[in-house]
Amino acid sequence: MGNEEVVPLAHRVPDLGALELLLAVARVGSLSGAARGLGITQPAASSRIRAMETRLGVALVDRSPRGSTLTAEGALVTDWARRVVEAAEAFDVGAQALRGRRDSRLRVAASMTIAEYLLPGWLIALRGQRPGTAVSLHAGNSAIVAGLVLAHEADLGFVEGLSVPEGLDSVVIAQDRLVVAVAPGHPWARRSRGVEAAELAATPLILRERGSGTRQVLDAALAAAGGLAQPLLELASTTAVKSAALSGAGPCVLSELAVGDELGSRRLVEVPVAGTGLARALRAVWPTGARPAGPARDLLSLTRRPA
Amino acid sequence: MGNEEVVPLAHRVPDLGALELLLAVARVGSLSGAARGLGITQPAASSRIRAMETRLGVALVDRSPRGSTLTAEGALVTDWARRVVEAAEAFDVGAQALRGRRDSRLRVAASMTIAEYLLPGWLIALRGQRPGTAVSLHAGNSAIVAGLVLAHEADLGFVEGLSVPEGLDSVVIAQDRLVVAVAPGHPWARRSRGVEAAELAATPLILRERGSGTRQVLDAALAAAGGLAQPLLELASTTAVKSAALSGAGPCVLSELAVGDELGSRRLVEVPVAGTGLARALRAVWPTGARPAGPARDLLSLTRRPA
DNA sequence: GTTACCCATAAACGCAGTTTATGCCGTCAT
DNA sequence: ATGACGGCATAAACTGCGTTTATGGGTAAC
Repeated sequence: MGNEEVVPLAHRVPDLGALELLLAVARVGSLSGAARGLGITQPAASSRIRAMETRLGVALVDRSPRGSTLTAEGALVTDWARRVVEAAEAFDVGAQALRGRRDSRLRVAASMTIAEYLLPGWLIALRGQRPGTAVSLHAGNSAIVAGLVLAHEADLGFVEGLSVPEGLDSVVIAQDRLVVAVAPGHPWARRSRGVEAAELAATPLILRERGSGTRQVLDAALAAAGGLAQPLLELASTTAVKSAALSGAGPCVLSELAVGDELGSRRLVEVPVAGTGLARALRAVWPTGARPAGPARDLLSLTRRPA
Repeated sequence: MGNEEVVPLAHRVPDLGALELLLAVARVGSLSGAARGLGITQPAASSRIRAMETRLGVALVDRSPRGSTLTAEGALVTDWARRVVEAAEAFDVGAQALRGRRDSRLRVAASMTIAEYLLPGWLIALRGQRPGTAVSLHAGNSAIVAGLVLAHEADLGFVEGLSVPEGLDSVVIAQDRLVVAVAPGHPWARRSRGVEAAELAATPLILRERGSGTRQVLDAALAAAGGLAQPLLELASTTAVKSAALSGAGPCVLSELAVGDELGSRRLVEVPVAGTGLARALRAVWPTGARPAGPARDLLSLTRRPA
């Protein structure tokens, strides 16, 4: 009973190479053309697509002597595949930035939430505009980011929180919001009117550890409502908090960036909070006076969403 | 010059099995425990994680005699990995539903946009609640969905569009919105005030083919503004429209569900449209009088977002 | 009819990941 | 202290999957 994952996901889903190949076939319109584009031979492509079709039990491409086009099901599958490949691209640029050496052209420091959920997308977009730019990434809390930027060991920093560290200029690039979320079975999930700030403050919650940006904002917001109760769990990562909440341990408080997917699929339910604001600004920061230039400026302009 | 993808993505990103393993290590707290959970041996897990670390050039886990915990970088990488795995899960449930046979317990018919972007998430959530439910999926335009539902060949249908087909009851499950989007280099990208309906109507656009739900809504919305100009391109799939717009061919009009990622990463820019509404309702439909019951009811309740 | 493009199939090859079999190192209980 | 336990690393042999090479059949255009 429970989660006996009989056959792992990796055996039911084609590997990334096959998904990439499918996208290439969709784009190019032929197996052999797609194979050329990926640097493999035509029989290899043929065999991979065929293996994929038998594994899924669905015909994906209509083969003809003058090319291959997607079937209706193939088009659907291709779009799902595209989402996997895009997530893999985000993984790639993130990991590459993480590994980046000291001599990288653009050194970025970012808070955990921003590094996890926003930066990969920005870096993909940046790569689209300036393909040559090598990026390195250092992730840490606001104090660490501020230190790296002040010491000129990072060209641009991204922080979340209420105040801007001393000695830094900043611009608000987005508004983030903390959300209270519970598993669907939790009593709060049925309360359409949500909870009052005072009740939230009095309830043991699943939280990030003291010192995290998330925790600071929550402390400040609930100070007027009597201050935070003893936490139910204090965990070191966003992920740990999320899985504790998913398993029904209790209400958690996380950035809406972190729980967006879970809310969308209804694995977690947002609980509205009345009586206090849980918004916080996401800011780009740089040493006072030293306006970002070059690649840092390019990245900055990418991050500024239209109002 | 251009897109010489020297080394394909699949060689720079660990395969799904490795990513799943990393998630298991994060969850369980030890390599051998994770290995047990996935049905492989401990040396295999050790070797895979190590290979991943050397490939990424980053230490992911701190090994100790009493278990393994993620490093700070490892936590970041794990979260990126989670997004890939979740996309793969969506692929899996989608593909599985697509293959579903006639005797499946729950037969769903959905329009393309809903099947592509929303249904996988719902099915994952449904699997969480009712793990045993086998789902089959048929994707097509509104008329096809209506036909399947009326003929009782589908237990539940999902359509987008302005009107509800005859003989069906419906409930609005979400609001969708068509957005006009251009590549960042396009002149419209800099117009913060957007375009008037009349100008949009007079401009050749990249569109889905006539008969698609997207096209119908656009036709209706711009009828008052003089009707649609001759399209710049008429393409058969959402994907094709998107890539044409991405390559700078011109403005496209698509569901916000379809271009959400591109807008987020700024690879496409939304152009506001004044003077007309491009909203459309997404509806669940069933034969008049025959309220959904059983699994269909479960799925329906999952899709209804809180107001 | 010839050329050019496309896809399918068969056989041999090579490598990546796996298992089996050990050994070392801490921790905890006795 | 000491022995049992759990966890990780390493080495060697094995297995299978994806690959290339080689070949054949089919259709459209010139």
